[in-house]
Amino acid sequence: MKVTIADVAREAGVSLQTVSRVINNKGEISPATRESVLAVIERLGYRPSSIARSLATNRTHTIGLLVPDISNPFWPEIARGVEDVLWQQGYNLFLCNTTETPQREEAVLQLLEDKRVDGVIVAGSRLPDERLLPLIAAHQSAVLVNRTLPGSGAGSVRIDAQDGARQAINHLLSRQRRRIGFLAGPPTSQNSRSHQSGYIGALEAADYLIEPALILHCPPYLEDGCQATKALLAIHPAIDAIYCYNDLIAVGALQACAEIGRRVPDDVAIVGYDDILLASLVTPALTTLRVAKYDVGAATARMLLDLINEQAEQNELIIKPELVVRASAP
Amino acid sequence: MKVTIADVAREAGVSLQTVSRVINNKGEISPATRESVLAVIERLGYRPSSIARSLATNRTHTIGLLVPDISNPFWPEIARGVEDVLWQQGYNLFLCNTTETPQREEAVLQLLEDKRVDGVIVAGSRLPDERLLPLIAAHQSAVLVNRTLPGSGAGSVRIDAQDGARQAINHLLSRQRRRIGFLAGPPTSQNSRSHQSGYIGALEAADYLIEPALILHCPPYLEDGCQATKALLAIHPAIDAIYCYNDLIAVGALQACAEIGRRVPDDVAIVGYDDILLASLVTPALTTLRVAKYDVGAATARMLLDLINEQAEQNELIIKPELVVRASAP
DNA sequence: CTGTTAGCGCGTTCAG
DNA sequence: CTGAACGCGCTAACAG
Repeated sequence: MKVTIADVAREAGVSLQTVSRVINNKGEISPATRESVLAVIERLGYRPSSIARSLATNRTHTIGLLVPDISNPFWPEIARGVEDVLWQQGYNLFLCNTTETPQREEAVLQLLEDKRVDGVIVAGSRLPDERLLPLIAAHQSAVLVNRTLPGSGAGSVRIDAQDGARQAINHLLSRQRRRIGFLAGPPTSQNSRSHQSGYIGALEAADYLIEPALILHCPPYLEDGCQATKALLAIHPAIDAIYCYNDLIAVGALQACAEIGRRVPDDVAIVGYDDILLASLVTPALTTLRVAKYDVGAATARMLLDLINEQAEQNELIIKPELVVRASAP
Repeated sequence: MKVTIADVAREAGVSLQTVSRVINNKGEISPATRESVLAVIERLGYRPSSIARSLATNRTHTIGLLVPDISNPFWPEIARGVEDVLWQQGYNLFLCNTTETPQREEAVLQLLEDKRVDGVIVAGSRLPDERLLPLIAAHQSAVLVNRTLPGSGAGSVRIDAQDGARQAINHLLSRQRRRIGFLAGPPTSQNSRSHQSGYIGALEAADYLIEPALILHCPPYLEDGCQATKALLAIHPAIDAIYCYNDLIAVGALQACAEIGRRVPDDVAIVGYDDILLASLVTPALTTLRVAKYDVGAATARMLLDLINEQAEQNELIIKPELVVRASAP
C-alpha cells in the first residue's frame, strides 16, 4: 500500500495537519518539527497523491491539448512547446487526437471536463462555432490555436494565415504568375477560410478576377494534395502556380507535377505553408511560409496558464508568418 | 457549481448509491427507477467526476507516455497508435518529453506516479538499468519500447534493431561495399547497442575486421548526423558506405556528402533506419529499414492495457524491420 | 432491488 | 504554532 499523510504524521508524532503544512509551506511551523517531518517524509518515501489533492483543491494541474493529428508534422513542434512550458510550471498534458472528426472532438472536450483539467488548448478545431461554444464554455480556461470563437472568453493564438496567403500570392504575382490555383485544405477549418480571404484579397488588390474553380479543398495530407493537384491541373491546364494550405499538400503537388510531367518551377510554381522540416529537403525545395511552431506552442501554454491564474495581460496573440523563398517558387 | 451525484439523487428521489449503480451498470435495478434516474441525469447534465471516482476506485484510466522528444518524427506515429487504442478503451494519455535528459526522465516517472496513472509506456529510455528499475517498479504496470529491463516485470515491445542492422550491412556487403561506417546515435540508448551488435555481427560473419574508429556516436538529429558524417569521412576517407541509427542522421549524412562533394550512392552509400516520411522524399531517396510505427504504438498500448487488466498473454513482442531499397544505397 | 454507513487521501475551516 | 473535525464526490461493503 502507498504511504499516506497519516503514516507520516504518526511516524513523526505530529498531526495530519502539520504534515500538510510542511508540504505546502503554509502557515508558520517551528523549524524543529518541520525538519523532523521532512526527515520522516524522506525516510518513508512519502509522496502526496495528486488525486486526493485535486479532490480537495479542485485543481488538477493538468491541461488538455487537442490536435487534429499528432502524426501530421505540423503539430509535434507545437505540442513540444506547450509541454515544455507546462512542465516548467508543474503541469501535465493530456494529448488528444481529434482525427478531424467532429464527434470525437466533442467527446474529447467532455471527457477532459470529467477529468477536471484546469484548462484546454484546442488546436485546429473543425467544429462550427455553435457546437464548439458550449464545450469551451464548460471549461474554466481555454485557448484556441488558429481560430477565434466570439463570446467564449477563450484566449486565441493565431498564425496570420490571411497575411501569409497575401505574401505568397504577391510573391507569385511579382514573378509573373497569373493563373494561381489554391489547394485550400479542410473546408471546416477556420484557418482555411483565412487563407482564402488572403488569397482572394491579394488577387483582387492586383485587379485579377477570382475564378472559384481554381480553389479546391482537400485533406491536409500528402496523398490528398497529390490527387487534388492532378484534378486541378486537369481542369485548368493553364495554371502556372499553386498556393497550398500546408506543406504536406504542397509536397503532394510536387509529386503530382513530377508524375504528370509538369516542371516545377518552370511550368508551375508551388508555395507551401508551415515550413516543416520536410519543406527544405524535398527537390525542388519548397517556397513556403515559416511559422515559429515551437514558439506558438510555448506562447499558447503561457497564455493558458495566465488565464488560469487570472493574470493574463492579453488573450489574443497574432503571429505573422515569414515567406521563405526556395526553388519551387523562386 | 458542478452538479454532483447528490443533486441527482435528491432530484430523482433515490439514494446516492442507486444513482451510482445506474451509472456503473452494477447490480440489478428496476427498469423504472433506472429510467427515471437516467432522465434526471440527462436533464441536469450530470457527469461523474473522474477525480472523485479515482480516489474511490484507485484507478485513473490514465496512462503516461514518455518519449525522448515528440518533435522527432519517429515518435508522433507511435504516439498516435498509442492514443488511438487508449481512446477506444476509455483511457487518456499524458504525453511527456524527456528531452534526452536522465533527471527529467526520473522526475517525469515520479510525477506520473503522484498522478496515479494506471500504467506507463517508456519509449527510448536513456536511463541505466539500476536507475530505471526502481522507477518502473513503483508503477503498477509498464511497457518499455525498444528496451528491456530484466527483473522489472515490465512488458517490452521492440523493433529488432540487431536484425535491422544485419539486413542493412548484408545488403551493403552484397553491393560490394567494404568500408562501412556506423553513426550509432545516443550512446545511452540500449537500442543503439542493439544496432551495434547487428553491425558487428554481420561484418564478422562475413569475415571482415571491425574497426572501432568507423563507429561514431551522435545525437539522433539531422544537424548532428551532418557533422558526424563530415568527421567520419575526414578521418576515414576510404569509407564507401554509412549505416545510420535513424533516418534523421542519414539525411544529415546526405547533406554532408553534398556539401563536401561526395556523391551518393556512387562514392558513399547511405542507409537509414525508421522510414519516416522524409526518407522517401529526399534526393536521393533513402534506403532504410521500415518500422511499422503506428502498429508498434498500438501494440504497446494493447499490451499495457492487458497488463493492467491482468490478462496479458505475452509481455514481450519483437517486430522485425523491413529493408526498403531506394536510391541512396541501391 | 434499494438505502445506510464508511472510507479513499488530502486541504481547510475552526479552536486551542 | 498545532490539533480535531469536516468536506471534496464517489464507490464499496453491508444491511434491509
